[in-house]
Amino acid sequence: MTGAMILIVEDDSQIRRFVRAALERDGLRVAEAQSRREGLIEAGRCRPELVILDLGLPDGDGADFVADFRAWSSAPVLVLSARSTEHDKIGVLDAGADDYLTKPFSVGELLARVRALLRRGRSHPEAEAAVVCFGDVEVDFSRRQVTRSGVRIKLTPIEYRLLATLITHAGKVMTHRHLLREVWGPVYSESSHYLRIYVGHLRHKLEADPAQPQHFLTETGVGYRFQL
Amino acid sequence: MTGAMILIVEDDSQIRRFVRAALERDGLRVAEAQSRREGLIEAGRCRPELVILDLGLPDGDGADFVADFRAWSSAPVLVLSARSTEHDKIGVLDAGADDYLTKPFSVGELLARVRALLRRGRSHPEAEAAVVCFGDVEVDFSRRQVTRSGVRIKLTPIEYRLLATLITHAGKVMTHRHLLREVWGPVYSESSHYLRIYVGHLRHKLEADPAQPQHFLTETGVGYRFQL
DNA sequence: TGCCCTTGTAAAAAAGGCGTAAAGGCCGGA
DNA sequence: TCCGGCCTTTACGCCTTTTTTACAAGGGCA
Repeated sequence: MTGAMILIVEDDSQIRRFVRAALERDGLRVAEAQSRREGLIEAGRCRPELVILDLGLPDGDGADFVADFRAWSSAPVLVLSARSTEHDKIGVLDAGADDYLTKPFSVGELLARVRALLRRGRSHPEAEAAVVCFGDVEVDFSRRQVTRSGVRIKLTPIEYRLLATLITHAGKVMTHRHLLREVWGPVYSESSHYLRIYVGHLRHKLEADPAQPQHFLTETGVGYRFQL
Repeated sequence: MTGAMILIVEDDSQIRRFVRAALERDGLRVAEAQSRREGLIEAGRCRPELVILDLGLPDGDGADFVADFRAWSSAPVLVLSARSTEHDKIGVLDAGADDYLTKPFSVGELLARVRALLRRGRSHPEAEAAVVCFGDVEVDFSRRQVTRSGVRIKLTPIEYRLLATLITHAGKVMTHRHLLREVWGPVYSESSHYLRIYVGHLRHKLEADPAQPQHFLTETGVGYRFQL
């Protein structure tokens, strides 16, 4: 069996070579593109199962790429950002990218994230079932019920909505803005202190050690990520 | 023996054909509908044992379909959602859907879930029994009679309808809206103080300690849940 | 080291939902 | 016509949830 197809959209040829080598060592197939424009065309041709997207492309911003790509594919997008493009990072994530890595990064970490994203994309069963389990917690969406080692846990409406939103995007980085829009509505996009409080509530109710969360992870400066 | 009847409610004819083919290969009988409205009519005609429901129908949202369908059938509902309808997914599950799948999905996974839901539906004949017991209470639906440790309890028409509605959805949270629609009719969807009063009546007549209910549970800000 | 920014926690004030009691109105039966 | 049961409406105190406010802890950077 041949590995999954990965598309690298990156203008720096040195990084392209280096990432390609790492991916191919892992048995993955690789396609390359040097610009946003070329990336979209190439994506249409090779139908990648994952895209690695560099910010700071010569011809336009990454958020547009993700939006255009998402129009026809749900494959995960992993964003590479340099210091200078940190600001755009959040825009790309809001547009639908799944994860990010800040340059410089280690090959090991890149491969780990690629594998995680591919795993999630391949078989959704655990993320898409009406009952989701993590740690000693069980969430039954069809009954709107949460239990922890068999004991019912009471969640307020906002806590439950936040949990549901995080779980349906499990493994993916969700920006403050995105979470606020989904849970509180578009008006509250800037009140990110609400998130700190309510993520805190979820950690206290559902994490084994709220001070060292295993599932509700903080992505400093960006948002939160739920890990199964 | 001929297979179970499955109803597909989906506006994309390509997906309908594709799903129908897969189900028929599995020996199941299939009916189709292209809209929410048509789906409800067709469901009344063919009495499906399972419904496959697409979100993003042209005429209205899936939660309403599920609520209307649940008014007379307890057959499982499997929801198909596109990326763009992720947010509604939670609402549909809360309304009483049983499982969901995000597009694009694989045929294998769809069939697996359909089989699982059918299996579960078959083995639950007690949910349809004419007599339901909880605590020291016995409800006989065939005679429309309620007794508590052998003593007959008189219920008014509204109390009885509310009790019946809660029991047929035992374990699931029912929203204020949903309960009001089923018991009082669509016009009263917003008058949730009726519920507080009548749930209070049921608690006084049927709970051991009405102040600390074991069966008629409040889900603050959402609705009520009946627990066997 | 000291400053600044982000995050986590605690505890208040404000808002809103919930449970109960009681009164008024409607309708059918005596 | 009167009575009694049932539904609707109103009122009010209590409790949960949400929002606001305040402050301590940690990490990066000059």
